[in-house]
Amino acid sequence: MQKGISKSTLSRLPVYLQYLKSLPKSSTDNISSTMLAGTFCLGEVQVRKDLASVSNAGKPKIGYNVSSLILELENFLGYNNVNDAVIIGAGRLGKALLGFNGFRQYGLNIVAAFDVDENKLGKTPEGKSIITVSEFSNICSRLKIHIGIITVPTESAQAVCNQMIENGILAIWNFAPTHLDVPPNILVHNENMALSLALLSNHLKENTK
Amino acid sequence: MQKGISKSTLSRLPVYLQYLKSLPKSSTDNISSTMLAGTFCLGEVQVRKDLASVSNAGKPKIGYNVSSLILELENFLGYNNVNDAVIIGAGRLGKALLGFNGFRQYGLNIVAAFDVDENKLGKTPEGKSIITVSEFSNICSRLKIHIGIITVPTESAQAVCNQMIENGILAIWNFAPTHLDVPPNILVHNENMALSLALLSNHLKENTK
DNA sequence: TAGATTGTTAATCGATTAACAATC
DNA sequence: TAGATTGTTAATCGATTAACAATC
Repeated sequence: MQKGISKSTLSRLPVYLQYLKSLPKSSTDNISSTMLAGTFCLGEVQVRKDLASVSNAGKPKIGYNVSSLILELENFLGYNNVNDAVIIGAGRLGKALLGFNGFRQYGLNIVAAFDVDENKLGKTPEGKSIITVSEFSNICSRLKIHIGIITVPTESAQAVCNQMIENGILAIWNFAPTHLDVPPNILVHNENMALSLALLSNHLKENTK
Repeated sequence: MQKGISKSTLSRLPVYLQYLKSLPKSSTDNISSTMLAGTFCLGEVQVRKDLASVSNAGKPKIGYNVSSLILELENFLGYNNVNDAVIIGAGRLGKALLGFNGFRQYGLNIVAAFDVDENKLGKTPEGKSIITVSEFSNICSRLKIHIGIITVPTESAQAVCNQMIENGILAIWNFAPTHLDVPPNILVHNENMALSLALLSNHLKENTK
């Protein structure tokens, strides 16, 4: 029952996965929840409970087989079945994301970016296209794309969001610092830089006095 | 007592602030928790409780004065007292962050970026410097910088992190997809793209079948 | 005054942690 | 067998929500 997985568990799974993948092949074959908990300063029971939602191959006294656990996590997180995505907004950030080829390892394939500015159209050094937004609808429906990435300025974010939803986008990764209004079946994940900064600055305020 | 504010409350405050700032000056002078709750699909009591941690100027029947609330939020979140920061890693992402001037409005001033690669040294179009890492220690201690941004590849992230801590950095904004080991008084905020992608892909898995 | 809205106290809900039996 | 480690059930903790008195 991989249905009702809690958001907090889901947020820790990729962290475990990253760590497991970073382990040298030559090191241990197996890893215990105690070890994992130690490296992340978490409770060991919490780790076990998290892992229980993706695997039941933990063995008492031995722990979890690292390579099977990696596979199970990748499977569960969907890193194996690649999802196509598009970007609207080919500014600095949009281009950085478009050119970054590290998303592939997380099962994300950015097909192209779109922009209204004619001057920005063309190809990135990596060979990805920046296309005029008037082609957006075409390409989106033809390729059945379900993930949209928003990297436009705040003012146009909601309009771009609506356009995405009209064209079948189901999950939105929003880098614009604003709240987006969407129907309940659409997921918006806000990459909220302001929030991140608030955490940093709050920490400093309490630790530098 | 702005001490024991919960992390979940702290994460919502910047969202309120952004929204309040986006309201046209000409619109309402006052806003109620009911309205705020409506636009963010939150409980109204939750909003009131959040706001209570930064303000006690809410008036029954009237609500909160928008402009005072903005000031109180900015104050609380530290957007007024600017914090200097440095970046290590002047790759594509590092440069995008360095060149982005929108952080200023959140009280973050990125002083410079550092890199080991001689070819990357110089100035950005915006006039910010990319400096050799051997100068890092100098500049950091001279300017008393407390925020470090990590945009190096995974392999060097821990080393860079250690170097930052040695030079007085207290809060780290980590874009490298890896866990960093730090002493308990140091804050690491992971900008975890893998986690974001996991949320998107999990949503799709459950909504496209 | 009546009604909308605040702020607070108590109840609920969900996630984390503790305790422990099962087992390799 | 003894000990380390898993998985699960019960207790605790914290955050959200409900109920309600205070007040402009």
